[in-house]
Amino acid sequence: MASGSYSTEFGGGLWRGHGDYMRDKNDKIKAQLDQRYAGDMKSNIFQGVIARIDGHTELNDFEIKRLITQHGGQMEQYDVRMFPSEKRVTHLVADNLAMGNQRWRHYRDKPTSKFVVVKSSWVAESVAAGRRLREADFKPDILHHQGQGSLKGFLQLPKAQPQPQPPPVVKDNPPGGAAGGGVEEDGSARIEIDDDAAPPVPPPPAAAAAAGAGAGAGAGAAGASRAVKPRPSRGRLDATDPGFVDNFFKSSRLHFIGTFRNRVKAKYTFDAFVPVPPPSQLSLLSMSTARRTILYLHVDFDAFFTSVALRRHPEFRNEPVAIAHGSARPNSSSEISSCNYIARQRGVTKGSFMSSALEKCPELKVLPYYFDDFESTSEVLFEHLMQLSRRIQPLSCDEAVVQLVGDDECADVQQKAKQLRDSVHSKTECWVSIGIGDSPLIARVAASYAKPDKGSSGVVLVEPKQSKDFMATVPLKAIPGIGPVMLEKLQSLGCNTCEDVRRQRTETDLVTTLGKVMGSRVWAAAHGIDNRQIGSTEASGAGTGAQKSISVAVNWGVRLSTDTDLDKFLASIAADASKRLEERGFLTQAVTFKLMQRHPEAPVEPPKFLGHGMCNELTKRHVLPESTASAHRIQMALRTIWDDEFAKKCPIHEIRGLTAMLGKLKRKTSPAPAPAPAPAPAPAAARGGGGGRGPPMLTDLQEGFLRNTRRKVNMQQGSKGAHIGGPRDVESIDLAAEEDAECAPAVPPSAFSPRVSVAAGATAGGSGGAACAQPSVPPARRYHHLVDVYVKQGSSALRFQTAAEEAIMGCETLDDIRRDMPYDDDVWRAVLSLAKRLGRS
DNA sequence: GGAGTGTGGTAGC
DNA sequence: GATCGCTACCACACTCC
Repeated sequence: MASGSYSTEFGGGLWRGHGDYMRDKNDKIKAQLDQRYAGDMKSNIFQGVIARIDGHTELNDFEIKRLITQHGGQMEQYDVRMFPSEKRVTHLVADNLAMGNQRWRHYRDKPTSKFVVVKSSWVAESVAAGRRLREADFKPDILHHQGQGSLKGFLQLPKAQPQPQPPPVVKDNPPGGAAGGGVEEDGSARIEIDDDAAPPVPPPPAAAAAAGAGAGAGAGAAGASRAVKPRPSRGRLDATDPGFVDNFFKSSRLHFIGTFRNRVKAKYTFDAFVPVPPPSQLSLLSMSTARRTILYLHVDFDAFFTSVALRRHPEFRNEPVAIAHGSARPNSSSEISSCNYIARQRGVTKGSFMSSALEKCPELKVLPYYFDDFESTSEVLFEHLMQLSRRIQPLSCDEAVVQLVGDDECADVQQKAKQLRDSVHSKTECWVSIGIGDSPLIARVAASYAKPDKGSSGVVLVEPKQSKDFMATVPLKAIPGIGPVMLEKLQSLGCNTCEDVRRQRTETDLVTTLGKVMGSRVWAAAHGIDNRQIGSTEASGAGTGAQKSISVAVNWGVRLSTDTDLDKFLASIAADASKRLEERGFLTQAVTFKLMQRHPEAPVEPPKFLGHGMCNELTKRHVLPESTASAHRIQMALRTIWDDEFAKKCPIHEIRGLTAMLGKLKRKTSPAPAPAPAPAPAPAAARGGGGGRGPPMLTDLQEGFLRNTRRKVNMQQGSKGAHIGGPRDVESIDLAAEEDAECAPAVPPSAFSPRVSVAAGATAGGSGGAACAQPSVPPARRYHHLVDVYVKQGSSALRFQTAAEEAIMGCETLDDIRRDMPYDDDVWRAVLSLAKRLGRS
């Protein structure tokens, strides 16, 4: 066995029931904590406090435990809600919403509970103050709002106004699956148990049937006394909601993993690996360099997410546990992202649907994501690694390669690895596995042999002279870079292991089948040689240095109906992309739009709830005339690609996801001005004329007019002989705002400039094209806008009439306008009234 | 032949 | 209450000039 973490010391039925087991377990953990901090007692301000951490906390759980224990309090490890008869807990430490609605309501509505709920800042500030501060001053915000039952978390409330056109969703494969009206939710593990709650009552058949049959959200479980609220057809998951993208990324484990490496790189300064040339060049080096000992440690947490989550639920340590969104329901399409080795032994695999995992392991316990804990635990690992060497390549949130150079660093490497392992475990309660070898490849494969399910003690060292023999037995799929497709190609050559490759195939065979690079790489790997540029970061799979692209992808929950929906979604994606550019100090000059379109043979709703299902992918790149970090320019680029390339191929309701990939990155040369808090709108005159500070910004409204102009011009191109393919084709745009006489202006007309020049793109002779003023546009309903667009035409420019009045020619009602005008009703109501006033003739 | 573009594969839980 | 199928890189084929 790899470690005590996976031992069965608590098994064997020694307890009368789960409660006894938990009490015993809890005492044991408390004893461990006492022991850990015993020599470090600082005060008694928390004497009498028995605390439990629940949900998300700003202060990480290690710190809370440390502070409370060091200052005279105790930690309760088990969940008070699961054992309501236990009333020892005096304080529940929780900041945020991770607990779920019912529980917060319970804490809010039944304040007579014997424990108080406090924010984690109560712990820190009490310690700082040297006394126990008043708990009432640290009540979580959500508990202050009596009468406000709903929580504004990720799931936004539905928009108040009905959608103009319901989405053309054919429910030929509803998310509820075949279970329909008869789904029983008992029998599966539920962590969210309400304190003092009545025993769960299965929903009455009628309610359950209603929940399964329509858009109703399964609220039948709320009981007969609670009405099932009708739900808008689009539900509460709406990619056009302003907060959707933000919240989506906050909850996406793949986003967390995908962005982690850059976060770590931004946080720590690592040294580059000492270059090691391929064996063919060794003779060119001086003997001292060639003979220098270099070893690599590949360090990887075991069942990372699960191990971390189990700290908050130690009562499940000896049970099959998985991490996923949602609860353990047999018809759930939630994805299992991680599971412990007990669950793996029972057939649960990461990446599978919850329903399938529960079929294999009905007693599976499902825990939520604790992203902050994952992050803080990773930090502990990296801080430990840096004590060994600063030559570190982070691979993921739970994984890194360390290069040890020279006899000093490489001495007693196995012992150092064991100490590292023990030390990380003592700080995190999670085990790492460590592989050691003379190349990143060998270290990586060795680490996979160090995993708990391989019967290892957690550290596997491959002596350099044994590398070739070691690799002989390795299955090809264990070689980094060989995924399902490459493996299938290799199997078509009759190869499953490195030994097969060695005995049956030449390098030429592999190059022919896998391509030049992969063919050579696999052939070398099979012979124990890592032929990548080991001095580069490529060898660790971490890329070759400077960041080359930034991408923002949302391929879940995307169900759009109208052009307005699409615009809002593109705006959200572009805003996020811009934010990431700013955060990393980059500008982009190439925007690639990847669209996921429902495959013609795919059901309208895939098996995975709001997933993308089987799709066709459309990709198109748009190169901007100059580098930018502006959200509106990115949005414009996306919209241009949509209009020019995708719109004719993909109806909006068939979009299942999209990605904005930003390429041609370059560093901002001038120091960015400190991000100022959103300034109050200043008079346009003060900013007019294009002071040139910061990226140009257009309001949504201005941008919309520009886009509409493009459409109109392009529709007229046959007669006018001009075409706007993108901003580069635009000579200039004049935007004028005029007061709408029907609405009394709240700000005097002098507060805005009546005519502001908006340069778009690299214009002929233009000074960079970025001289862009931001007119102060007061609330839209008080003004209408006039736009003149000059399109480049040889050495001159054509002027196009594109004014608000023209935009609504022929429109009698708001519905007429909505058909293709992606702006708020308020705006168009004002424009319509203006048009009526002018007689539209 | 080189640059640019689109597509596909891979890795992490 | 559901559910959060991302990110960054590399390799290769193809087109265009």
